Amino acid sequence: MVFKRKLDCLSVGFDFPNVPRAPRSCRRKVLNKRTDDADQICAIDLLALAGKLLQESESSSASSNAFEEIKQEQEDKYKPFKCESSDKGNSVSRPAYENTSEKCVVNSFSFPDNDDILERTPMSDNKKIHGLTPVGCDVNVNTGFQQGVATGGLGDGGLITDTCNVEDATSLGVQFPKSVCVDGDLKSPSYMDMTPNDSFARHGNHTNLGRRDDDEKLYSYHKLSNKFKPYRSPTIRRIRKSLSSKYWKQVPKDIGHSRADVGVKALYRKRKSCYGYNAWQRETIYKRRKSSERSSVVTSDGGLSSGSVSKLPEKGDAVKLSIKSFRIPELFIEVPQTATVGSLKRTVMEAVSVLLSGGIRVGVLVQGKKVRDDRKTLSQSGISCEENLSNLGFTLEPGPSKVHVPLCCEDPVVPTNPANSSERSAASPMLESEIPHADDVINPGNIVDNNLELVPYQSDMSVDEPSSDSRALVPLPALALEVKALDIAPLNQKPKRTELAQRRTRRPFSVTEVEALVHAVEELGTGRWRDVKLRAFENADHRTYVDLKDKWKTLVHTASISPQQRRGEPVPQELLDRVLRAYGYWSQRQGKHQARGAPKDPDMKRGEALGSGVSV
DNA sequence: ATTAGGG
DNA sequence: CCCTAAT
Repeated sequence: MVFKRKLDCLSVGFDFPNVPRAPRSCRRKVLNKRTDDADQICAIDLLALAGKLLQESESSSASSNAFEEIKQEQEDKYKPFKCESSDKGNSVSRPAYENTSEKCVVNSFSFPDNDDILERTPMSDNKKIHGLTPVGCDVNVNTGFQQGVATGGLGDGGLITDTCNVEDATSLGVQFPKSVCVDGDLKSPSYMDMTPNDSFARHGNHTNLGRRDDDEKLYSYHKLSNKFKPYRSPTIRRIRKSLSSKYWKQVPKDIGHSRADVGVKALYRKRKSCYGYNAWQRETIYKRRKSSERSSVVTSDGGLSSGSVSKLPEKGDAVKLSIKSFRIPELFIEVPQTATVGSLKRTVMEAVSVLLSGGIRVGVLVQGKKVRDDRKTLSQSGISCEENLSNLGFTLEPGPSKVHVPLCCEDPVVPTNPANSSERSAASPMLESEIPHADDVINPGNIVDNNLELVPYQSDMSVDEPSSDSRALVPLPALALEVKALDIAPLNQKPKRTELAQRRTRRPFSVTEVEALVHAVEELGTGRWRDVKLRAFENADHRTYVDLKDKWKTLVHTASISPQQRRGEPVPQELLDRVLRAYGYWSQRQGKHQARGAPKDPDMKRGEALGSGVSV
């Protein structure tokens, strides 16, 4: 309708080609503020939360809210973080990458089992540096280097060598800023006090609370983290990247040639600010490459190994157990032989962060079997003080944990605003069809993405209807939301481990978007994607002009095939018709252009059809 | 950085 | 969507 109207109004000497191009200066530079730090922080948050939970469990203070505490800690923890980079196992110092590299495989991180580590890292010190709360402790990387060696075929032999000797062969001593915090005041930091009907349930509650109440603070927290650019660690990007199955395959080769980054580079080359999370990720990879930094980390995808558990003195009905270690998916780490221990630490930290930020969840194994029903009580699951807890295992698995979601919902508005979702479905049923993509909807956490994706356009629809102004198609405010939201979406939902850093998440064009695209092309033609982007998708950062071009390409194709052969959410025939018309028009025009002004092509009454472009 | 096309 | 080549 809107379009019809437009079409009708400019039958008069419409001179398509003369649509002024937006000045280059208008190019929108989207500064993606996400940083590795943010990511790291996210991971840290998780760890912190885990620590808190443990802590809480231990103290049996059912009333305290671990999440609450954590969130507070986080509010200022990074101020100090920024200061002096003590060698306290922080990831602040910049690594000095050089030529040769070492590959290490980290398979498990174990929580401190005694005060040893705590001693090495004075609480006060830790607190000061990391602004952490009372709980300061390091995660001792009890790397499963044995495994690393086993997988050593990957590397060029440089596995763990030098660097690994720096400290104990069994412990790389990677210290997390304060990630997992086992209360130092407690004797047994890693205790986990679980009461059959309570513990797990409680955790669940925390989770929910976090989601509901902490979004905002966490959000600001994330923003805060942006201040730490100086400590940006491109490694994470690469790590993420490497997580992708596709590139993972390349790892062996790359590593072998000490050029792991090359393959990565090309991939992200020119995508800077356009894809939110993925964008910063890639951008950094790129930059990193340029700075010839050379450490890289890769994780094998699978690797959910169970951690070891041991039974602890029980008291009453409670089940006590200590988790000595969590195996994590293999992490292949490559650092220059000349790299400093500090850089190695950092690299590992980054690797872990990536892993965690991608979303992790804890799995419980009893007798080697996974207990999937979270509602089961421990006893029902065969976990009790009577049982030999050696049968109990925990796994860290890729994928968003319930806890993870809230941690990453930086944007307190979009993702959590129920109004949006309801508004959406009510306002534009059409959009419902775009929710589906299994690719994107991986779990409940996806609500965020869906909303993000839909909300904006939904509103744009409403705005669009009343006005024929093409600009209305993409209302800034609405898209602003989207952009913002999208920026974080990946974190919440792309739990697919391997896919994590791989391709950008698939984001099928909504009908609304298609509409906007078609409209823009009608006006601008098919050779000015940048302009199309600027005009109709300027605020849709996840749509690059290349995307638009590609979409157009597929649209043309779609329009030329039978409806039966089309897939995905159906595009209104009306739009497809316009696509063909515009396509025909512009194609022809291209040829005749040289010859003379506006051509007359039989395909469309160009005068009217494409005329919509006159507007603006 | 864009555009055009192939994959 | 990705990647390359050519602008």
